[in-house]
Amino acid sequence: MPTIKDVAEKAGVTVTTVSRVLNNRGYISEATRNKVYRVMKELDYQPNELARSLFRGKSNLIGLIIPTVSHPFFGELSAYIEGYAHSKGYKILLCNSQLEREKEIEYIDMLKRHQVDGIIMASHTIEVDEYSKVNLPIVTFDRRIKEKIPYVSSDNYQGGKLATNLLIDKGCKQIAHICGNLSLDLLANKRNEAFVATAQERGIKFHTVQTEINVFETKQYERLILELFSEHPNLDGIFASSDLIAASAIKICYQLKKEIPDEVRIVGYDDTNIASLVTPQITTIRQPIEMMSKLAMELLIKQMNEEKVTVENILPVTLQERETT
Amino acid sequence: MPTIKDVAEKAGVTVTTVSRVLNNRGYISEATRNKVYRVMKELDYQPNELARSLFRGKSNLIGLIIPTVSHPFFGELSAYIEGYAHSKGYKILLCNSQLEREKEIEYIDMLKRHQVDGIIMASHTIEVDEYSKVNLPIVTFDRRIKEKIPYVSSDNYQGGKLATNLLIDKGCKQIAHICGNLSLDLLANKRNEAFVATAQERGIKFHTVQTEINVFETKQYERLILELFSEHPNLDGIFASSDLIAASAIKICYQLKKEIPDEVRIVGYDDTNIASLVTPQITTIRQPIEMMSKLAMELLIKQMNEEKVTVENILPVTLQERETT
DNA sequence: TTGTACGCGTTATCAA
DNA sequence: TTGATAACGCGTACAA
Repeated sequence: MPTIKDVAEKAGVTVTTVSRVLNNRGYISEATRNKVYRVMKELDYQPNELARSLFRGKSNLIGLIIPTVSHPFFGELSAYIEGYAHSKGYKILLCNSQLEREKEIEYIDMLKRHQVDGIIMASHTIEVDEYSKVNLPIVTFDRRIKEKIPYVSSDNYQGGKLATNLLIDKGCKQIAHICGNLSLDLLANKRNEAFVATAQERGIKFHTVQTEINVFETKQYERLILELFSEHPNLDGIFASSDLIAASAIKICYQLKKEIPDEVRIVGYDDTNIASLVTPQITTIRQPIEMMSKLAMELLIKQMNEEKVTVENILPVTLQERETT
Repeated sequence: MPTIKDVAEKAGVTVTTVSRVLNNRGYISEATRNKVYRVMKELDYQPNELARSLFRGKSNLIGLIIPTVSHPFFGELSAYIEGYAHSKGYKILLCNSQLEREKEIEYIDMLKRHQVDGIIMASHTIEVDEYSKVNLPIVTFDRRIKEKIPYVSSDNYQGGKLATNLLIDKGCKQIAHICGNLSLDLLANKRNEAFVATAQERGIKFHTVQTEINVFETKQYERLILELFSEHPNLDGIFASSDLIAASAIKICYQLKKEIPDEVRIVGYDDTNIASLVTPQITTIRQPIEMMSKLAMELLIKQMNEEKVTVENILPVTLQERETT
């Protein structure tokens, strides 16, 4: 790879001059400017961003920590985030934590060593204390860390309420919420609060089932749902806290020959692409993933520019009624 | 962020000494070693990888260019690749090309500027010539560029053959292949070659439908499949070149009240997570995504170490029979 | 066992 | 309008 020095020599000028035409700074005669440009083309010169970043104290790198990009929600989130980042001149370092505490910590350290300008954190197994060590702009998804760290989320309580009310309105008498592990300190837990409150308020029998920390094993979902039905054969409504879980529920109902939506109604969450793709199409609570991604990037960039940011950023959810209710 | 200089001063030694304990080079007394370690902890010192990379001429960064991480196949691929990269000390710069030519080129330049040690290329809209400009280790997914660039793929011809034969064996009389755009120079096109050859050989009526370049629009799939059935109402077998397309086919059959697998049989491709998640579960051709990811990383690392690599790396596919046939 | 000095590729300051 | 030089943070000869 040619360096600025090679360009300078070949063009018969000094590196200063080359740097000037590169960055459009100061006065340069048209003649030398053209000569330098020509040599840059000839050599296919690309400025070394490592050296630039080192000098400037800014890398234009952003770390993205998620459980895994193979989960539809995080895959879609990552795609949007990368897109917005790219349009703002930032690059994404991808980190799949698998929801393992050690990995999250290790990744954070790695990102700091690589001088990222900020971190988007959407995996939350580490303790709140760990965040104080990160002296970097952070934006969090779905978790409130402390007063200062801005977080992006959607209205989880409202989502839980919409889902639960819909099931009851449709005539369900005994409902269950299958959600992530409640020991993780996530705003998503508000879905279950809403579920419980709504069911109690309306006098409907209800159950909550938590998945294990490790999110992505669909086999696990299937086992849990199978157990749920064997314990509660009259269950007629399921609020699944992701479209993936909802799809698993559909599968089990099919196995148990329970008609959807006649015998069992199901509401999913997220409205990822699969929700409207599977058969029957999943009634779900839509999170505005694209808006959330955009907002996260904006909040991060504002912090990098030392502008003020609002800490709480909760976007509205909407009910997407389809075929499972 | 504290630098090596800060550590040196606080520990009462020079930067050389700190660098030595950091990299375990040369002789150091236990006393100073411990002192330096202690100061590093106190200051929460993290070595600046930008500076290290600049000095070493090696960034430990790898660029990953895919159409979009929100597509299940590429999401799973990315997750595996990032995992293997991480275990080998490499970090992934994520690039979603959206299958746009300009973006691919732009991303390649960006990656070069950032001094990545190699590129994994799984998005293929650019011309073969463009690759000669990339003087970097590359591994390609599913495309043969020229003699020298190693590529990872699975046995597409065999996959097409397995799928087509299965449909015919099960009794289909008129079949269609819905595949990606054949104008892209991909090894995946061999699936269609196999489809055509097998159908002709066995004397079965067949059709090929290509999607538009822009891969991910499931609405597009649905429209195409709807058109397909309206033109060929007696169609009773579909070979879908991804599980996503297969899911769309299921959806349309459901709309048209065609029973699966009695009236229409469907075979998907990839065996991504959704294949066994949806209802009915998709019979599909399994690509060994995990092995392919691992192999790609290994091939890349070998190139970086200037070891010899085999150019053609084709892994076997397997038929996963499920409920759509 | 530890320190001095230089270079990695770039940009900004100051001089010419 | 252009050039020489220091600095960004780090690692390694070479010297002490």
